[in-house]
Amino acid sequence: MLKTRPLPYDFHFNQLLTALVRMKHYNVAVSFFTDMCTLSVPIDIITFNIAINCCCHSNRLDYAFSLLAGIFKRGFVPDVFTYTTLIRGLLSQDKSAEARILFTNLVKYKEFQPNVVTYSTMINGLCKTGHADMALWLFRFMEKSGCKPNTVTYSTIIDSLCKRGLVDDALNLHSEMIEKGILPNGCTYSPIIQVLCNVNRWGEVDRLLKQMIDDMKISPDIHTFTILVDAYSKSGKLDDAKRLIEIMNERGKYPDIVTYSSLMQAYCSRGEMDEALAVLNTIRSKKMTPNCYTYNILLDAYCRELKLDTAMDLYRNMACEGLEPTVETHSILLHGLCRLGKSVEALAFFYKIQGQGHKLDIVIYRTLLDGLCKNQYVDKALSLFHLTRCNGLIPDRDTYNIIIRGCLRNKRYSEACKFMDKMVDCGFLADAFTTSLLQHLLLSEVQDPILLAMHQKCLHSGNHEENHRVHIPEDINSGGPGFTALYGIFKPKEDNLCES
DNA sequence: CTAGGGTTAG
Repeated sequence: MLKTRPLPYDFHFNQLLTALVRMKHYNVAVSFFTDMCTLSVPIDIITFNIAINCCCHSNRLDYAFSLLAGIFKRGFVPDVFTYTTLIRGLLSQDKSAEARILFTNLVKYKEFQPNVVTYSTMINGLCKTGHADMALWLFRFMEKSGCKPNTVTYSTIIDSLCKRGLVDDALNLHSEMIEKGILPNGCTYSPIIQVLCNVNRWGEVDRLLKQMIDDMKISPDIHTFTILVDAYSKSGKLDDAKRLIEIMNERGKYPDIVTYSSLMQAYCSRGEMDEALAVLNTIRSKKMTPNCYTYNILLDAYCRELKLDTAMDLYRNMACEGLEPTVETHSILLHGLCRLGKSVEALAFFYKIQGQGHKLDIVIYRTLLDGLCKNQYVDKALSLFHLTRCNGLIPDRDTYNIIIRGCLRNKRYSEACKFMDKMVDCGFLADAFTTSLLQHLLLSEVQDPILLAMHQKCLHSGNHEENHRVHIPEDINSGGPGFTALYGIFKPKEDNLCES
C-alpha cells in the first residue's frame, strides 16, 4: 500500500481556479470553470459561488444567473455567499433596482438571511447609485433587525457622507462607531481626511491623522498617503507633496500610478508641462503603466494650453498602448476643440466616436451644446439637444441651462423661453449664470417681454441660492498644515513603522 | 476553499 494517495481529482482544478481568481483573471477563470463542467469534474456550491463571482467581475451577469439555475439543477441550495455575490454583481452593473428587488424578495420569502456582508454590500451599492437616503435607512434598519454594522458598514456610510460633502455627519458617525467599540481602520479615515482637506479644515486633518496613527495605531497606507499627496498638490504645496512621496519610499509604501498621477496633475495645473512629463518618465522608469486617468490629466492640460495637436497625438498614443479612451477622454478633447472655436470639427469628432461605439454621457452633450452655441451654431445645438433623449440620456439641469443661455445669447428668445418651461416641468431651476445673463440682457437691451417673463420665472422659482460658489483661499500658502506639521506627524518613523 | 468598504480625470 502506498502511504500517500494522489489528491482527489477535483482538488487540482479548484486550486487552479482560486489561483486564477487571486490573479484577477476572471475571464480565464470563467472559461476554466466551464471546462471543469464539460470534463465532469465534481463541483460543489463553493466552486459555483467562486464562478459566479468571476462572472460578476467580468461583467457577465447573464452567465452568473444561469449558474444560479445550474445550482438548482444540481440540487444544491444557494447560500448567503451566492446571493450576496449576485447582489453585488447587479449593483456593480448599475442595476440597483434589480438588486433591491432581489434583496427584498429573498428576505420576504425567507430564501436567505442577509448577514453583515450582505447589508454592507447593499448599502454600498445604494450609495454608489445615488440612493444614499435608502442606504442610510437600511443602515439603521439592519441594526433594528439584529444585524450589527461593523467597521466595513460604517466605513461605507462614512465614505458616502464624505462624498456628498456632509463632513460633520461623517465625523459624528466616526465618533459613534468608536463609542460602540467598533474600531475604525484606514478605510474609515481616508475619506474623512480627504474631504477635510478639500474644505481646508486642515486643523482637523491634523487631529485625525494623529488620532489614527497614535491612538488607533493605524499606519497610513498608499491610499491615505495618496489622498494627502493629492491634497497637498491641489493646495499648491508641491514641496510638501514631494516630501510625502519621499516618506512613502522610505517606508516601503511605494507610491503607485495614482500617487504619481496626482503629482503630475499638480504640475499640469501650474502649466509646468516639462515637469509633468518628467513625472510621466518617472512612472515609466518604475515600470508602472500610465492609465486613462494619467493620460486624461495630460490631455486636459494640453487642451487648456490650446495645444490641441499635442493632445491629439497623445490620444493616438493611448490607442497604441492599448488603452481604451474613456468618456472623460472624449469630453476633454471635445472641450478642447470647442475652446478653439472648432465646434463643427467637435461635432464631427462626436459622430466619429459615436460610430465607434464609445460611451457617451450627458457631460459630452453639455460640452458640445455649449461649444456649438458659443460659436453661433444654435440650430446644430438644437438638433443635438433633441438627439440627447434618442440616445437614452436625460438632459439635466446644467444641460437645460446651457441650451437656454445659448438661445439667449443668440437672440432666440422664444426658443429660450420654451426650454425654460420644459426645464421647470422637469423640476429643474434656472442657475445663477442663466439668471444673471437674463438680468444683463434686460439692462442692456430693449426690454423684451419674453425676457421679462423668463426673469420672473427665475425669481418665482425661488432661485436665489449661490449656485456656483468658487472657493478662493485668502492666500494660497495659508491653507494646509504646512511642512512643519507634516513633519511632526510623519517624523517618528520608528514608532509608526509597526505594521498590523 | 467562496461574498462587502477608502486614492487620480471631463
